[in-house]
Amino acid sequence: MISSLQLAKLCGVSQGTVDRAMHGRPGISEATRRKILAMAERYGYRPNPAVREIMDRRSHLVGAIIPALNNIFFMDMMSRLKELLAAHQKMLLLTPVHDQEDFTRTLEEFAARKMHAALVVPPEENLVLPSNLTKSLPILSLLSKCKNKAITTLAADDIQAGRMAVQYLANLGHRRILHLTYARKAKGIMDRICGYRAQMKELGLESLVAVYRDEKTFFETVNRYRPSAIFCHNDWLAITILRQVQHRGIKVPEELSILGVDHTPTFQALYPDLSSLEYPLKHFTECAAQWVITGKIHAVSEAFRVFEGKTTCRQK
Amino acid sequence: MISSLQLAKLCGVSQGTVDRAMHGRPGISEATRRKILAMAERYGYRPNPAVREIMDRRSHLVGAIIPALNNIFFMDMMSRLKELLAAHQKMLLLTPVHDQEDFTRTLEEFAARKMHAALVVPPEENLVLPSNLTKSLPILSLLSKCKNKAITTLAADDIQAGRMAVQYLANLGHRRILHLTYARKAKGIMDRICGYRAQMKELGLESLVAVYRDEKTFFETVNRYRPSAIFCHNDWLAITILRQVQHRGIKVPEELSILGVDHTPTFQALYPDLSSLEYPLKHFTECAAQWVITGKIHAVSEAFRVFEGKTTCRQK
DNA sequence: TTGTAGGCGTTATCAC
DNA sequence: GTGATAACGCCTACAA
Repeated sequence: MISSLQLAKLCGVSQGTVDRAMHGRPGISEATRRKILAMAERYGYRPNPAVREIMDRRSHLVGAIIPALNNIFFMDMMSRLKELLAAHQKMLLLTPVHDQEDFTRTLEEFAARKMHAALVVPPEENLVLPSNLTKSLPILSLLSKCKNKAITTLAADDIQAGRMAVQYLANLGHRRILHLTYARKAKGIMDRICGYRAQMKELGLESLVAVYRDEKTFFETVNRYRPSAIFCHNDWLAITILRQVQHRGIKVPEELSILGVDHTPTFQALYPDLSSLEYPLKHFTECAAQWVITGKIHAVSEAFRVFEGKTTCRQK
Repeated sequence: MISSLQLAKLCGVSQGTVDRAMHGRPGISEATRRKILAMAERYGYRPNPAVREIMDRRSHLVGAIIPALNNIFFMDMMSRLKELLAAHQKMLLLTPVHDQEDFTRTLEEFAARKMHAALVVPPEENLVLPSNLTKSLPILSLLSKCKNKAITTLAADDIQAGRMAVQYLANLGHRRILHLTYARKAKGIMDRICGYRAQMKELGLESLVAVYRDEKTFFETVNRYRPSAIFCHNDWLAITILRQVQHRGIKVPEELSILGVDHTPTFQALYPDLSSLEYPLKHFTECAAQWVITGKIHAVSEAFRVFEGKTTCRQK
């Protein structure tokens, strides 16, 4: 692609005039503008945004870092967010990272490029990032917290989610409700456990929390606890155990109810019948977009919603 | 973040010297280098790659465009590819697109930014892109073809995949093998149908191809054709119908064998037991990386491989 | 060993 | 209405 100077020469005008034409600025005659736009079209000229961004000392790119694996939820989220940011002339670009070193290196590259902001899913909880990074690049941490004070965290109200799951299952008559979750100490995980425990206690029920490791261990847990319902940390986990449970001939939901969390587009498509707590993705992405644009989050928290699929039912 | 000029002033040297220090170039004393590097560390200085790229007239960013929905396969692919490209100092950045307009706009932005290359999953087959684009930006189309001559297509040998699926199922004793696929006329889809038909014919079996629309239509097809095995275009489709089939009490694989295609990391994790033709992802991504770096593809085509899960078995 | 000058593509500003 | 110039941050080439 040619440069503005080349185009100017081709049109027999100056760079300044080309600029006026390309950006619809005043101070140019209609005839000249049309001529320049026609030539631009012909040679496929478009100003390189990267140059503009150097002068502004700030890029219009927003970088996002998501896990290389197990990223269905985040992709659904980013797809929405991308549209919101596009409305503000910000381009969202994603990169999947494999480990913590990769994570930090990528973030440093984002900072060096003077990206407008970065949205990150930290590979582990309470990550500590070099203070250089947090100084030069606004970072929003999704779902997990970072040690650095300067890094804002965005998460839905997961305590509420835990409570809501219990309340929903209890209303269906369940008493032995197992919460199946992950070993990672991420904020979202801990909060849901917390909410689950609090609500179980309020209802006078016994808390049963288990970490999913493998099929064998899982069924040992099931045989020990004999739950009538399992509240899974997310849909990914719910789908995993749903398969295993059905494979053993256990009837879902008649013998065992299963409830997940997320219900984002991909999970809906993958398993439309799965009962799930719908993540407030709309509100969540709006908050994220707002943060990118204004630097602030006015988190009027919006709640999860129960999606009644066919993997939960009234306990007889 | 400060600029090289600011850092130079802080160190009491010139920009040129800062440059020598930052890039480990000769012509600088060890003492000066250490001093500059220390200050750079302290102020978090790193040269902005975007500036360098303007001078080179070519960015080190490689843009990738993938569908906003149903992108599990592509995410798995891109995660691998990212690592391969990182080894060549190229940064892969993804963006999910929602429709064709979004697709074209994004590609134009990539071109304007003088990206090194673009890897795209076209939203539809035989797309026609403005010739400006194809002139200024090397584009590699994944799985689907574009009308433009200048756009290279990268795809695995899907005809071979179709044949292999049939052969595998026939070896298990299946005679009534249904091929379930999509309505889209993408190359990958058409080629697998083609391979399926060819191999069925060779074995003297009757071809049964059906497009998946909804659950109801699907079971009408099953009842009409009475297949003992279903070869699904991909794992996504296989998982969808697996759920529906089991829900109706049909035993898999005893009464009905199901075979998918892809077997990428996410599908493996989501459904480890699913029998599938493993997509030659390693080879595929190596080809893509090679194209990005050299502009050429030496496609020593590597084949799909059968993964024998628990959703296929010998037909009694 | 170090400093200086020029240029990359774009835009803002001022002069004509 | 249009052209010239400076500036953004960096790097190469050359001068000291």
